[in-house]
Amino acid sequence: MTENLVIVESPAKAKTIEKYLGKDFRVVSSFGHIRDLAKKNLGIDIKNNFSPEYEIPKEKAKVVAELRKAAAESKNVWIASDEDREGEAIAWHLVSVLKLNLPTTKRIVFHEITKDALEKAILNPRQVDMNLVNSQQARRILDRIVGFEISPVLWKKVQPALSAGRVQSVAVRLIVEREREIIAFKPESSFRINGIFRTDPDSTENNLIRAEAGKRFSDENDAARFLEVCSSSEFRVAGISVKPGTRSPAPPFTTSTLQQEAYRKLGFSVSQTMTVAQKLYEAGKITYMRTDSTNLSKLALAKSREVILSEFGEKYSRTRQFKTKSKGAQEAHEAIRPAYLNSLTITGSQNEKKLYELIWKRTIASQMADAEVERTTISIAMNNSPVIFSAAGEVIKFDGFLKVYTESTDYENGDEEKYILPSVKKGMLLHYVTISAFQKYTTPPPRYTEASLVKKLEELGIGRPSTYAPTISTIQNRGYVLKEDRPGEKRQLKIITLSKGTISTSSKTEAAGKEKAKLFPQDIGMIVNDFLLENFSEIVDYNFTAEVEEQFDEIAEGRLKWTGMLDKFYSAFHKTVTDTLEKKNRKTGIRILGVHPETGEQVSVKMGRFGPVAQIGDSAQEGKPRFASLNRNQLLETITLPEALNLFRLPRSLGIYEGDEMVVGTGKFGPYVRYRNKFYSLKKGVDDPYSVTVERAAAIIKEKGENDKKKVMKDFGEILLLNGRYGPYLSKDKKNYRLPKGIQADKLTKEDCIGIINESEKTKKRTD
DNA sequence: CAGTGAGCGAGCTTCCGCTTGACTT
Repeated sequence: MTENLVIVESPAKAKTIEKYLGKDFRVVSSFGHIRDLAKKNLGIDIKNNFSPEYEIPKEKAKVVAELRKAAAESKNVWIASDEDREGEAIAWHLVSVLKLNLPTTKRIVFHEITKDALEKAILNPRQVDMNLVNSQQARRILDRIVGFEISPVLWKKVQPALSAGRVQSVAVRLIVEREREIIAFKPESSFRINGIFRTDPDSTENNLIRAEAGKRFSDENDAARFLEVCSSSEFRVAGISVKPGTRSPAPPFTTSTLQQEAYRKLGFSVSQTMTVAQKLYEAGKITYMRTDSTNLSKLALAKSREVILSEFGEKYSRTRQFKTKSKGAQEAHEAIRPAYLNSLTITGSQNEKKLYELIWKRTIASQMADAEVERTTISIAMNNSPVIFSAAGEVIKFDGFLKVYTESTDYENGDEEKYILPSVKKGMLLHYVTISAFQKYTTPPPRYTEASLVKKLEELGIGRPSTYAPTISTIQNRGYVLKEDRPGEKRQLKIITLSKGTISTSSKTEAAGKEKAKLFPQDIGMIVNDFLLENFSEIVDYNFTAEVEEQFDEIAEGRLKWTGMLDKFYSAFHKTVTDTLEKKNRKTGIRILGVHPETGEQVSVKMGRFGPVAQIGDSAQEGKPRFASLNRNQLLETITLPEALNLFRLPRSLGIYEGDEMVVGTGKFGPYVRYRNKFYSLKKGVDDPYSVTVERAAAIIKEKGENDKKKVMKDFGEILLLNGRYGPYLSKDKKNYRLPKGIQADKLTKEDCIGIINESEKTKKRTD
């Protein structure tokens, strides 16, 4: 018999707490929620006051059995789940599943894991707060109702297996609306005038002043004319202003800001960041990684100060406590910080080291002094034009926190680099080195990255630290959005330069719209979004979550009845569901593009059974309509008649290579050449299926053949030993088998291979 | 790996938020 059993949510937390509590306490973990609404059906008896049907999921059965046993063996049970809505619900489910006594079960909470905090918590147990539990039940049931009533409407009216939800549908909406802004955007070009000046015309020293003219020119000829004016002008310093300023460090990391910075500084995806952070947490190297709090414990503040004093000195230290700003924050944990602030580095994988260092720097910097800067602006006047050039420079007088860490921004602009300006006096004569007019296009609003989407969702108070990464996976898994790179389109930029009295013109190419790992909406995402906006505008409203959150708060405070709140929501919502099912037509995103120039048949595009498709002819007319799939990166919304007609040119016969026909087409994985019943992919960004030549196609086929030969290390007839991306492996009957560790691939015999394959098949069956 | 788009219909799909492994490649 144990004297005391403490139940927490996370096993790593259980381990650390056990160390502090001593022999009389056994600490175990519930691994999060132990019960949920029934998986099948709605799991809610709506007519019976929204009575929930809870069940223990299969994968939780073992944990629950162990918890039951532990509880039975203990005199006192202490429930120490997190101090928020979800944590309180976990506590209540534990009480009912473990058949504990609600009024006497000791509910305790703590925000930092120190001996002091734990002892204080143990001395102040309370009861499970049923108001807070009920606010969680309302949240859970509302989400289930929204998801499980709208999704089937989509299956009927749009396509099977789609989904909608309070969080995911807003995430998709953000991406779709941004894309439409980009589609509607018309870039405009203008010429900016940049001059490089120096004080002494003969000096070769690097004390240059880079200044921009206060006027831009939309017309190239006007820009050139201005440079002519410049060539005969005198330039003098018209004014100098020096202003002191300060810069302050960013708060310590929350889940959302960690995901953003790890993406910007380390190139991690949102889910990669969470996997690496989980490893660090389990190893006891950082505090909990799913948090919305920027709070640091007193201990962490003191330790940070100690580290800063010894590393950088007194004047670099400034203890700060940050207030959490984000909407709906529940602050059950600390900010994400190193568990031991005096460890600057750790052992572990490269990614673990990198992420840890980022967390260390951010935490330490947040406790350091402001940086002091001096911003200097020099204005330069001309004697034959009212245009003023101005140069901005920044000098860091005291680096403060910048010694350790600078926060990145999403869209870093090289143009805004700060220079140190040489010292000049008012009225001083300046000499230009070059003055250039650079053509520049305005850019559309940026597409979302995973990280910037998380940032936006957090600002709207939608989603929680534990769901940002899964939500991003969901909207990609459903096919609503796709994360991809785009090469962009080449665009010429003109540069007109005045140098030593003569004007010359040159040009530079840029890839307009080049994108890396951005979220692009897909047709099905746009169709579903529009359908939801038309029929369920309340649910996809950016304020919906904030509004229901207010009501959940009222429930938590005991000012609102949870069943009443749900009833009010449901009666209006359910009517919308039935009305939509009854009255609305299927939504296919159909667009009539026009008529075929030769046959006069109708040409249209729509979402077909297997994806977006262009169609010539109408099933109402005679003859079967013809179909062609749209290419990736074409949208139903923007495709034109000629582009649609062009799709019907494929597949086409290309010609003969060594006696057999080559056919070019475009399939699920992009453009290909088919030759002797085998597919050869055309090179992305290099080959175009409409214009690829016979010679080029033959070269692709030949090259692939040679590569395949290189791949084969040994050929045992039906079994092949192949060299793959991850090293050698076996292939038989189109199935691949991994080699056991430590085997020398080049010494394998056919018998060895058969043995490996049989062994692998056996273990596979066991796990089935 | 890639090509498809007649029509019918059984049975399936689906939410958010709290936690980790157990999987395969």
